[in-house]
Amino acid sequence: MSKIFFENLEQSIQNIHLGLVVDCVIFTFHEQKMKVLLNKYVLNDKWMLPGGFIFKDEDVDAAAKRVLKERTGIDNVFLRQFHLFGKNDRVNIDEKIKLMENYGIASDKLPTFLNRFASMGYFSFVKFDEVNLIEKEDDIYQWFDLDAIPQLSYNHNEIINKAIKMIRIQFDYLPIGYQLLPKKFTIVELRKINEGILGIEVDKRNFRKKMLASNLIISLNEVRQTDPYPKPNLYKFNQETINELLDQET
Amino acid sequence: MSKIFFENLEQSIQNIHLGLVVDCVIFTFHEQKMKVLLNKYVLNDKWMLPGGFIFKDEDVDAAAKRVLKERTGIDNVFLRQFHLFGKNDRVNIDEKIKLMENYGIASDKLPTFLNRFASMGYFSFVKFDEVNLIEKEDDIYQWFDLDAIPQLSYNHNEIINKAIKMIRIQFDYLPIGYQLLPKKFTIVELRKINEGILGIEVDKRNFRKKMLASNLIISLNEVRQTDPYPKPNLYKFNQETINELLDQET
DNA sequence: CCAAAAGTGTTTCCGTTACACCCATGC
DNA sequence: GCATGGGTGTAACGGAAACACTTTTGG
Repeated sequence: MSKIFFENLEQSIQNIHLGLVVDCVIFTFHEQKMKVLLNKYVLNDKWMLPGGFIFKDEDVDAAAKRVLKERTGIDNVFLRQFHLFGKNDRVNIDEKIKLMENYGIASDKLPTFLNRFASMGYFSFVKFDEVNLIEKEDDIYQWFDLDAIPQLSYNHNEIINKAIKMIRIQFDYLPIGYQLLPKKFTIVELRKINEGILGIEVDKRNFRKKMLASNLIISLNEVRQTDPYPKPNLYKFNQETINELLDQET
Repeated sequence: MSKIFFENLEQSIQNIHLGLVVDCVIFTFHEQKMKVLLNKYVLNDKWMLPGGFIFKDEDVDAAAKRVLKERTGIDNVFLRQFHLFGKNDRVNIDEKIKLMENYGIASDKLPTFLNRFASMGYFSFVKFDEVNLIEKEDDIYQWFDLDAIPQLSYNHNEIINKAIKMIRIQFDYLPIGYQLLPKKFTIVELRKINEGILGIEVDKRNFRKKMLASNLIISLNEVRQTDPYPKPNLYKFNQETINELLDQET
């Protein structure tokens, strides 16, 4: 719901699939911490999840992909449905009306548009280095630490919490580290991701042992020279194991 | 989409949430086998999943509950979202048009209705004894063995397969047996459910040991007199453990 | 007398957990 | 000289897997 959308509201609405939108909880990992991408319209005072409409002729999953690409520049992204938020909730509609009024649009103009929209929640993991946050004049983006999410618009705090819950439930089936880390990474980074998602501390010796015993990662016998002292060993993922995971899951 | 719905199509359509429907994969357990409930309109030649529209002012989850209650008579049912099927697929629309024509309705009458509807998939587990299949003149219901599902309308075979995949992924978090079995049950029944869902055979000694070690079930020290020889011991679920499971999951 | 179905124990194996010190650098 | 942060090994425990025979009724 950006400026352009509202300026052509009556026309815009002809091209969208009614009754359903997508919202994306986009995770990344940077400086040893899990982060979530949030979005703010200049005319709105609260942050919110990146989301958007579905075009009439567009697959719903494709709409989520498009939203993600529009925001991060990343194609070919890892994206999974986790929950449909389908409460018939006045609060969301009221917030929408307020936003429209901020844009100077009479709220009684388009009754169809003011019906409830259900929101399909997607989570995604992206590599921090590959992201190019694409900002427009009235539309800004920022990464927030997972443990420092502000109060968001609509029910978006609930959506993030639910995403994390669903990720934990599916944890063993998701190639999370693979999506978040660059080609070469350290075991400590992998452990920090696990800790960030699961919300617990993990014994570092046991974690290392477990990772090496699984055939998920392969040592490159190479240390990262850019680090100060103890220069950490680098690993890569075992593509075969990752592919097996991805196959199972589909 | 029953007869009454079509007879009042123009009016019916005023009251429904556009763009989204629900489809339910309802599992039960009977005679040692997992079964799925299917539905057939007399005017249609293929079986399909029970499903339905969402009313304008109705929560999406509530619509799924209502659909389930209308078909099985069961209130207060265990029901979980598992996937949104949102392909922009001509085939579904063509099947819908065909069905409308069977009801004698011109297919170009209501363009809104012929737009793509995304379908939210729910799975559910119900106790066979509590079900009262509610049939109408043009609308019949039948339980099918999980390993003998016929070819269904729309993409409904795909929906069932996905439901099973998602149940397997969440298996440890779902109180499946608890939903499917009566108050008193045998360990063999519980094992058959596991085998049915996971699609594998399970060693009966190990399974028994595991169940007794978990505090999921409690022996009633009582055998089922109605069985022939070896009269099996009866167990009940430990309500506390079940409640913990249900809490985690929400 | 034999087919059917529930019940029963032991051993092996492997993954999980708990736990404390070393080392070289940069400040 | 000390704070930082990655790396290292062992022992105890517990859950998972493999595996075969007994029992009695009903036909």
